[in-house]
Amino acid sequence: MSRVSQAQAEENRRRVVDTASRLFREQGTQVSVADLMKAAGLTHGAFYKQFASKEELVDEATAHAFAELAQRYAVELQQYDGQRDTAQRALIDAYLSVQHRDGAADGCPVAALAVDVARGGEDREARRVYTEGVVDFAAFLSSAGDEDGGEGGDGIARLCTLFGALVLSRATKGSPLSEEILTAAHAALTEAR
Amino acid sequence: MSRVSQAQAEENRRRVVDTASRLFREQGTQVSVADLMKAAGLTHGAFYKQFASKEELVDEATAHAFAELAQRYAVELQQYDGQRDTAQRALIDAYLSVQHRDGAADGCPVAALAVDVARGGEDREARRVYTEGVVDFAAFLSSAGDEDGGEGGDGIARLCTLFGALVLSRATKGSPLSEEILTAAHAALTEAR
DNA sequence: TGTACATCAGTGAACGCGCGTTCACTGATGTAC
DNA sequence: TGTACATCAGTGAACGCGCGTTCACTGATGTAC
Repeated sequence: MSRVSQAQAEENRRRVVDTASRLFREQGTQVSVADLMKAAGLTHGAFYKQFASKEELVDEATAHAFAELAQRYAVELQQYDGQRDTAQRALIDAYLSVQHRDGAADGCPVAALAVDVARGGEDREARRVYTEGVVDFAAFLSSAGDEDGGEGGDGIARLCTLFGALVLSRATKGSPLSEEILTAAHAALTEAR
Repeated sequence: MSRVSQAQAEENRRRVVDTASRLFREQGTQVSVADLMKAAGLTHGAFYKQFASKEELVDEATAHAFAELAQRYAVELQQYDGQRDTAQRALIDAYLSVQHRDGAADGCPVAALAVDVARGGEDREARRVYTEGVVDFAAFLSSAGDEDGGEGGDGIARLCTLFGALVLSRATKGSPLSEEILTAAHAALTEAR
């Protein structure tokens, strides 16, 4: 192919980040550069024309996944036109679905990247972005009426249940317990509010 | 060293499994055979005299970690002499402590191995053992008075919160949020029962 | 109980392989005139 | 607008390295007499 237009090159770069954000969520950040580039329709050699290192891509792909997530519940909120409770209910339904359990690639980065972020260094950009994403998500889930969500502890606890259920149901997939986890957490989160 | 007594060989094998169960919980199952054997005080070559493959050790170390966990809350229950609520309270305190967050090697295998189990095949022995461990743990956490714990959904939901909080606080370690997660989940699990 | 020998747990060098990364090369793109 | 040339995104072979695994070797252990 040799040289390619600037516009094409930028689009290729975006595609690599997007592909990485999906593949990392699905299989973890140890997906190889070669596999990644192949999935994006390029060869591995081109990688270092766009990124200084794999670490840089991991950070960028993490940020990309969180930007997508933030946009998703902005849309969700708008769709329900400020009806926080209804929007939360809709998100919980989708979050604890079998489709979300089986579709990590398009799913929540908080759940998909938790362990990779935990194993990466504390000074990594990915962790900063991750932590910020957790704060925002917890604020969205809190019962307090407004955006910054009062003391927020309640939103955090709800996020723990939501997140924990999804990760556990993925780890136990193949056993009936996997589905039981989703329904048990759903019941706990939607009853008695 | 060359040949070693049968008793010594058996002890060495046990030590490798024990070391692996701690290292895998701390750093994940991608810890190398060489590092593992070095940590157990042996050289990598000896590994294949005791195990058919690394996979076999992963399965065995997972089972070992869960056996330890099961024994721990058997002791806990006995210590509180059947006072289920008190025993649960003590476990929740310890589970959501900073020491547990920072000491994954000696900590809960449900939290430490979730992602490695999820990424391993569904037909792996490690997943069977893991799923069984989750069932037992949920039963212990359920509010219903007795061992098999009624319908158990309540114990499962509580486990999701407990587990989710620990994993999230590990992923956000370094930010104040990490501690906030532990206290928020603790409050949610101990209030209003 | 003492001697002769087979066994086999542990050693350390070596294997093929896939990883992240580098590099000489290509040739269409972008620019200078 | 057309021509000449420098640029640089993408290619694919190659790099050093660490991985899981194998193997020839060692020598104390366990066994047979």
